[in-house]
Amino acid sequence: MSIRFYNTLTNQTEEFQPLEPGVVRMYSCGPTVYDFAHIGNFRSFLFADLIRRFLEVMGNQVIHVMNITDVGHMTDDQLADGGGEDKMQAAAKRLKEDKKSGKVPEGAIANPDDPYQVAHYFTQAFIEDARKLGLKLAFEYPQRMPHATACIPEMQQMISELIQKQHAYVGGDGAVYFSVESFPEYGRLSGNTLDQLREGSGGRVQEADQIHKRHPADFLLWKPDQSHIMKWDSPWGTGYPGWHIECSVMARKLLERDVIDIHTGGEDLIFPHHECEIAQSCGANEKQHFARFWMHARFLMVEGEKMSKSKGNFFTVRDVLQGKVTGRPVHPAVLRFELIKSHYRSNMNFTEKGLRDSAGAVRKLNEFERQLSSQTGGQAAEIDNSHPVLAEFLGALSDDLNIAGALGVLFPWMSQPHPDPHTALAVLRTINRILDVAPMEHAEELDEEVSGGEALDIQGLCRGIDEARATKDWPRADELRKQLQEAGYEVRNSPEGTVATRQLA
RNA sequence: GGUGCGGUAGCCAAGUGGCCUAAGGCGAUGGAUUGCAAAUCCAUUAUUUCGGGGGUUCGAAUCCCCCCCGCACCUCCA
Repeated sequence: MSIRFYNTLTNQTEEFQPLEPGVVRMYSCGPTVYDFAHIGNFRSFLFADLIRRFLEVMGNQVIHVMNITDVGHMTDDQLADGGGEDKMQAAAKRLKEDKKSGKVPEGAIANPDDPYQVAHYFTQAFIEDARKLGLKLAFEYPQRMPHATACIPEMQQMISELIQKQHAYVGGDGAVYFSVESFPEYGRLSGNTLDQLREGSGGRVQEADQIHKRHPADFLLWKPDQSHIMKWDSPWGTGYPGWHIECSVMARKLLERDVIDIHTGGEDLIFPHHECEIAQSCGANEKQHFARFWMHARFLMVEGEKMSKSKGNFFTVRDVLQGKVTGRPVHPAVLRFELIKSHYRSNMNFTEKGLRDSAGAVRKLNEFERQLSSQTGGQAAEIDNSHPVLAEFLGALSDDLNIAGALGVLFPWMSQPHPDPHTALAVLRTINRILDVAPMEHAEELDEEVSGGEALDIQGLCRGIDEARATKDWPRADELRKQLQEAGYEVRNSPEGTVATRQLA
């Protein structure tokens, strides 16, 4: 079964094969840690997770690396003068306000003016969110998730290489710039070739910011700046690294190769970020390619609109899990499913209805798993990927991660009779290694968290319903059921009596 | 203006030349079940139709041309 992925570099779907058979080296652009991650961020991260899990089930070892951007970049970093406000400082300001208003728990962060503490605070929050949502990589933190600030020497090393190889120069302002004219391939990924960039620049590029650069598209590698909140010594003065260099460096350092198999990110990173990464890596490593496959997730919309703080449709992961969308807590598996269930190359529309639909799907999958587990005592048969259901499921995913096609195999199969539950369980478990919702790999500790501190006596109420029904006291039974439902439980009858389970969303 | 992706039922969405009188999910409707519900199961739910118009072909949602519409990037953004 051949795997085909859409490659942004060539604008077509191509057969995927890792350079080293059986080992996939993959890099994903990770979060900036100036704030909590939002669901759009996670759509992109979970897309990478889906690729990884799929490739693993297909028999590959996947070495997956994702950076944590904790360098305090400027809001207008692209400008030659590095103008704007430092993002880490902006975060500090917010944190101080949140601390006053009690939004930040006591002791979570001692000194918001220390950018490293700000970064640490939001890094911890990110890892926590990521683990809840089943991002496999988050369980490999920190080995596979390097901090940019821990790789400054390697960045300086690569900048030196680029200067040496005539791909970079020190501008009139003392900053180091990459010379895009030294790299004829610049523009290949995004289609934004140099002449087109010039045409499209309109009035946006300000002359004053350009005088130190040889070409308007030349981008910053190192900015000497004594006043910057995070700064390091370098041969080009004390300052901070440019926005793009960290990814080139960390990919090379942690994947231990000049050429990697897959690089992922959100579609907005195609230009300029990934274009610049390619220029840096290929320039420094003197190789034809940086990543052989570039894969990009399209943006997530919320109720049909682009998510933005000003529109009030901006949701962090914790907002959603805590019930800001649905009015009640949402199980992480539901959010995970919602964010992976649509194709990565189409705009996904995040809606309240979609979230509820996902809750139904996740509940169905989990009940199916429980039923098979109890029938088999948890003993799954030995099977391989040639099982017809798996073959069809994986076949769909092999076609550029056609998740909808794959789910179109899974759901009808679930409702068929399963004369051999041991085999069925094995199939489901294999599928779940990719989906990770039925149950989530790390669900037990999460469930405990959810059910902790419960005020209602769930068991007691269920028994009460059974007793009332036994004496045909219908008003009483209905009243108790209503209590449970209002507390966020689904109530249903079973041969063993009334059962209440927490609503998933 | 440049570059790229997309437009399939009430909604989400698969299908890229004949097995399509178009998968799957949600919803809806009818039925079984239930004290009533929920869950579950069964049935029905695009029948000159796949954004619009031309064309190629024995045959097109699928290929070609033109047009319309949406989204994204070209400036910080996953």
